[in-house]
Amino acid sequence: MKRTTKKERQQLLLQTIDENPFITDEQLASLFNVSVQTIRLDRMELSIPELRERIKDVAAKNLENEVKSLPIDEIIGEIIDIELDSRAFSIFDVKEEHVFQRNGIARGHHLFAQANSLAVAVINDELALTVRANVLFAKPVKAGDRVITKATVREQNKDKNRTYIDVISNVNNSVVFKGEFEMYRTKGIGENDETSN
Amino acid sequence: MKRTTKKERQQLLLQTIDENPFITDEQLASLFNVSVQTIRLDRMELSIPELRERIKDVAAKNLENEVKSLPIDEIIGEIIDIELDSRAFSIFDVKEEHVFQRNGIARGHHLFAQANSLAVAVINDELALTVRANVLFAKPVKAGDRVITKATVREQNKDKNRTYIDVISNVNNSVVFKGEFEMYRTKGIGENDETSN
DNA sequence: CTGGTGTTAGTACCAAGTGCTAATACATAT
DNA sequence: ATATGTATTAGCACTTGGTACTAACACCAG
Repeated sequence: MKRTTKKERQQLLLQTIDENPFITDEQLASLFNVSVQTIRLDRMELSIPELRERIKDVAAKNLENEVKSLPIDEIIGEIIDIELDSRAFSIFDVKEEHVFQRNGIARGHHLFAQANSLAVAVINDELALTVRANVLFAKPVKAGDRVITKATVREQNKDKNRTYIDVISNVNNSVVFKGEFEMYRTKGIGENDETSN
Repeated sequence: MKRTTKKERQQLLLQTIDENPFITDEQLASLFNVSVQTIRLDRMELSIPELRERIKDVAAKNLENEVKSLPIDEIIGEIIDIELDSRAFSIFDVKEEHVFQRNGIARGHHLFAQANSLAVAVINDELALTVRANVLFAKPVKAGDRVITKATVREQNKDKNRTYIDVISNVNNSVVFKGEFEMYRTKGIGENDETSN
């Protein structure tokens, strides 16, 4: 790489290290055609930590993420109250990662996921499956919004093993999502296996 | 910690390092009340790499995950073919993390997410929002299944800025999911901003 | 010519190791 | 009882990728 000014080099240094935190001072030095000492001085001025610290940071972030990313797929929203076969509430805080970058509006499937999860949870059965759903996205939801969702069991059909659930999601007391879920359950109502957890 | 046999110690060593990869040999030595050298020999036998390598591994995994975990939230399924405002296909490989532990059946919201993502993608517009959806989960989908989804634009309503899309998902040529999506778009058909990417 | 900025070189030191040799303890086998 | 094997410990030289510091030089501007 051609030798440039200090400013330019430091700008590139920041970028380069950001892209590849695993790069050593020696590699950087030969990349920018300066001495290792110059790179060290640059890192000092820009307060960029040494290689091993950088790697540690990345690794530490990873451990956080492991705890963070699992629940995203498992249950969407936190269930705050539940009365089996009757109704249930959950809260879902919309974050940056749930919205379209372009316009900041939450992707529909996250709202669906919250509603669907709640519909599954409210059913007092080991095996509850969604058969059909009609959903309406009434109002856009944005990052920072707290979505409060209520699922109500409307109807149980013992013969067909079906449960019909209405779900309504609100942000600031205003409806943002409505859904009707038709759920399939293996066992009849009130004959559950108590050994299950 | 009490001194025990080599076997026990090595078992615990494996576990301890797995739980906290950031621990040094010195810390381990005092934890197990043996010398640093013993710890080193143990690591050799168990082929556990040194601290800095362990940290690097964790960090490297992280960088993978960054590439890996973003699309999970951003787009569900990989789009394999698309003709804007007409049709699109995507593939979604169902993994363990997408299914109920209890019965191995995919949670409905993942299939919904794939379908919804595809419906958004097929629309040739910066801002496409789901207004309404009617979906049917025709057959259970299991871990290991490859879901192939097709979205077809059925109808465009210029006046209401609506697009109606039919989505069908198959596993092994058998329909597992059907959905009708009513989408809202900001711009009229064929008047898009070409500067956007 | 003097000063400030930028750069380079070199030294001592550190953490957390590897790799190797050697010593010691202790039980087991012959 | 002595020899052998396994487990443990100690010590030393060396490695990587640095920190912290000092000294030297080049250049450009006032």
